[in-house]
Amino acid sequence: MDQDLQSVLLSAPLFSQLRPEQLDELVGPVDIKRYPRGTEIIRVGEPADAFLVVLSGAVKVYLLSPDGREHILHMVQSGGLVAEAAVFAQGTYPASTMATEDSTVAMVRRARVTDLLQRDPEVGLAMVAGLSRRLREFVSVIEDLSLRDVASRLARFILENSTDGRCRLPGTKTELAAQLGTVLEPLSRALRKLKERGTIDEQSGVIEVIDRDALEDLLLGT
Amino acid sequence: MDQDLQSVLLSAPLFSQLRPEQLDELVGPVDIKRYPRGTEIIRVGEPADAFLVVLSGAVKVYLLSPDGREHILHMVQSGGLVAEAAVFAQGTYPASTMATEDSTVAMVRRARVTDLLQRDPEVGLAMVAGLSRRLREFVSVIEDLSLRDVASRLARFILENSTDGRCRLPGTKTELAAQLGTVLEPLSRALRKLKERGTIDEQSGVIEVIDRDALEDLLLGT
DNA sequence: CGTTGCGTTGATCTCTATCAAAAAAGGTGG
DNA sequence: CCACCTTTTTTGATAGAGATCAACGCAACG
Repeated sequence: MDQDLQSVLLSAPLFSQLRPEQLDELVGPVDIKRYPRGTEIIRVGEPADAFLVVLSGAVKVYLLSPDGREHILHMVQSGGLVAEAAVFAQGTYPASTMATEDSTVAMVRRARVTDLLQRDPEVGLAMVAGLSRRLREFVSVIEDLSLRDVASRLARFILENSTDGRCRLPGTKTELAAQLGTVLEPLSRALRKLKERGTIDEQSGVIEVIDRDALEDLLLGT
Repeated sequence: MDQDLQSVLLSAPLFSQLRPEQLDELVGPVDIKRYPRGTEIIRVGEPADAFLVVLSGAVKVYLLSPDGREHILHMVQSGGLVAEAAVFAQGTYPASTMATEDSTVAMVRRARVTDLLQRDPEVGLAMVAGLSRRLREFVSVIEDLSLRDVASRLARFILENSTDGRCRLPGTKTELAAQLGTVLEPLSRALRKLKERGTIDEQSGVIEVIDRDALEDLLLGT
């Protein structure tokens, strides 16, 4: 079930360009840890001295408001990276991370990455490209939160996460709501509205797009 | 009034590490253009093949909703850069840019940066750090929009932009509102509330922090 | 079967956007 | 310095979106 650390890294945009010997250098002897579902892995504010590679299971990266509301920045599946960016801005983790399923996670310390970075310009280029992509995603999120209503955000989520008309929800609907910057109830209503209009269909966590154009209109129209 | 292109670049985090000959290489023969106040410089969606250096005046980087509301991502003063990140993620500009004052702007084409990046690992490291910092800022914005009310966002803005108890508003209050993900009226009320409580004082675009602790409480308490 | 977590639905309540109008604040030209 | 015009800001009233609260249905599971 666990993925191979090296192959995970190779499939990550940030490190896909690395040659085998560079990979070895990057990885070296790493910590690999198991976290049961619900365990906090990273707490916001801790010194950011390692990034995470999810080898099995799944984790969420999230922010908490003072009164306990949660905004999920990413859901990271097995094979994904966490905090690759935080590691470069010396400082602290800007968000918390929790295992949403039983997970095994490898930690790669900052020094290993920066060493590599300093020696190989190719690596730098790849990382710059990867970070820029992430930045662009965040701009979309800001656009959603500031300028679009819940239904539109949902429409965008469906459009961006569906492959030929289908899209599996990542985790519970409560989690999806937290990803869209809202809570369960409004999300539930938005889903219902789309279903009633015949725009989508949804059962047991799988969304089927019926009227793609209607979804796109939602993004443009309001 | 115009700033020197080279010295602007040197003072930008992204390029501050460059040696003189690298700078020359980066800059080469650049376009320098003038834009009167109110002119659109970049339109969202255009191919992102250059980044901007503001030599005089000021510009705003912003998103527009279908119904015309505006969210300002950055206000960039003379000496600042625009779209440094967009240039690396090959693709299109994710936001628009407009001159908020009469401005002169230099354009640096993508090829010049990537060339340099490929040749010098130091540059990569600096850029990676710069992008990570930007990423972190965006996380804060997402946190604001998703989890905090207008008064709290204002408090955070004041805290982060004040040097020893003072903070000059960048542009009009309408613009500040658009930066905080709201509009003029709610911002005006939030300001009044803080003034009435004796937390801050404000006149002619300058905010004076009277009770710093109260501002910080706003961020934590709700 | 009870429990426990999740989801739906309905009824408020709060915050904030919008609308409207008046008051300041800035410039401009005389 | 003043009258005039434009832009910005304040304030009030209203409306709308969404968060919260509460009740209930529904599964999975011990």
